[in-house]
Amino acid sequence: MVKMVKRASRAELSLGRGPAKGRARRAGPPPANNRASKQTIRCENVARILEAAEAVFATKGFSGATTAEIATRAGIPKPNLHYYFRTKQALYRAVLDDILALWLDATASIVAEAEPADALRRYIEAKMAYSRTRPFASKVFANELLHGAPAVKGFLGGAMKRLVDDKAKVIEGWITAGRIAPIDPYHLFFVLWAATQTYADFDCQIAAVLGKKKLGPTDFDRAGETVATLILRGLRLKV
Amino acid sequence: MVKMVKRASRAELSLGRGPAKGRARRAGPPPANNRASKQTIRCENVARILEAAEAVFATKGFSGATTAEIATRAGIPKPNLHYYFRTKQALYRAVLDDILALWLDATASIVAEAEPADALRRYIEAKMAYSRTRPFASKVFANELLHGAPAVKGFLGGAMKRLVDDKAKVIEGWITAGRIAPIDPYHLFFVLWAATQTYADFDCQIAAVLGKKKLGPTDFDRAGETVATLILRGLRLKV
DNA sequence: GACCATCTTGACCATTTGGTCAAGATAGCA
DNA sequence: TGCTATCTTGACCAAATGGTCAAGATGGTC
Repeated sequence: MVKMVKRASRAELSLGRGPAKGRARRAGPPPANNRASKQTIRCENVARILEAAEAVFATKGFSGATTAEIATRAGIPKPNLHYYFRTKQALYRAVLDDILALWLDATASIVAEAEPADALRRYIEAKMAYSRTRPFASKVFANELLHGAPAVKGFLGGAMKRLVDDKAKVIEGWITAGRIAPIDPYHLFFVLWAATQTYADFDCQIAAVLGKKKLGPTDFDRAGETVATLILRGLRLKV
Repeated sequence: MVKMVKRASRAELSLGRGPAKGRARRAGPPPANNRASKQTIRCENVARILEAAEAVFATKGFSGATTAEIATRAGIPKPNLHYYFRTKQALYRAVLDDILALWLDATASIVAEAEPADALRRYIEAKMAYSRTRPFASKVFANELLHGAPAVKGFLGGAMKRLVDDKAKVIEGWITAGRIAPIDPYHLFFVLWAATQTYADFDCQIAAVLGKKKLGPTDFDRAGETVATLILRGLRLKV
């Protein structure tokens, strides 16, 4: 329920010119040898392309990214990239699909039974870890939103809205039970997202203001600590 | 000291092919008639182009924006745009210069003598107002940061860093004086920026999650109230 | 080994787009 | 009324880029 699109089906959607039609890629025993089987080739190439694409889309934006650069970064010729992903748009969608799944996962800790302080702290940690370890993913998503979310509007108003509605109810429950101070649950989430993702999306600004070349693990630790402190105190919880 | 570049000098930097060299545009008496003088023409056209460019850069990004679209939106032919701004890059820089000035202004309320709660609340209001009234500006800036700030890296590590160093000292003073609870002043600012700008930069996400078509004034009010509440409580201040 | 589906790649093309040019229009001034 | 500097614009160009093609290579299977 959390994973939007499974890897296999995502790849399926973006298949190239002559991919296995029908019920190819059966679940049967994998080829005995561990050398490049057809299946492995496709998997590896798709993965390599997606990784390269995420990086290039993150740093250049959709329009600024060129399929040539993505192909080079993936270590393959451009026509080969277009074999796996017919169009730049399709490749972009595939990259986004990966990211959306990630995005939803982080809320796992927000459940009614949890201790609010623990749950929120864990959520902040998770989002902050995501900013540290997957900055490109965060940037691609940010870029998409910045330009009006043409490709993920449906997701935002659908799966994401439902998830947040859900989690907002949990927060409201905590408020009603007097476990945290009153706050608008939706805007609480918006602030949490903003405060954590800013360290991925706008890292260069933060680094520059801190007088560093790049953000290091200690910066992220300190950031997470600060955000958690502000939020927990902001909800009148023991820090 | 707050305004980075004054309008006049900014225009100067981006002059087109054959603009008044030397000490043109003297401060002397303006042309008697209030009809289109040469000076007025330039001013109006530059302003119209900058406005159009801000909107297009905001919605399309730098690479996605075309000078043709900007020109159309400004109501002039493309070569005319290139007469005032030699290159797309120069136009982009001019748009950014405008934005950077705006950016710095908002911190005015953060001064040692102020009441922390008032000062912070006012700062949040100011940033939130900026998100509501100048969403395009915020988005252009966000986009620039997202892509590594190629055009404003100098500003970030220079004027902005100095300003924040300054304001961080004010915050530290408040902490030392026991007027607010301890917090990392830099990260406090990062959270404040993120929490307020998110309403401009990622408005479509917030609107979608709230189940609205667009964010209205009441949404911004509620957002500002929530952010202020969280932050003030987070610093153990009376809300 | 032969046949097929999948994968690879150099060469190529149509479109988009930033930017130019040169001729003409317009304001300001003596 | 000329004369100059500034402004305007249709036509045009070179480069970049998304995407295609067709021929060849490679793994899988009988």
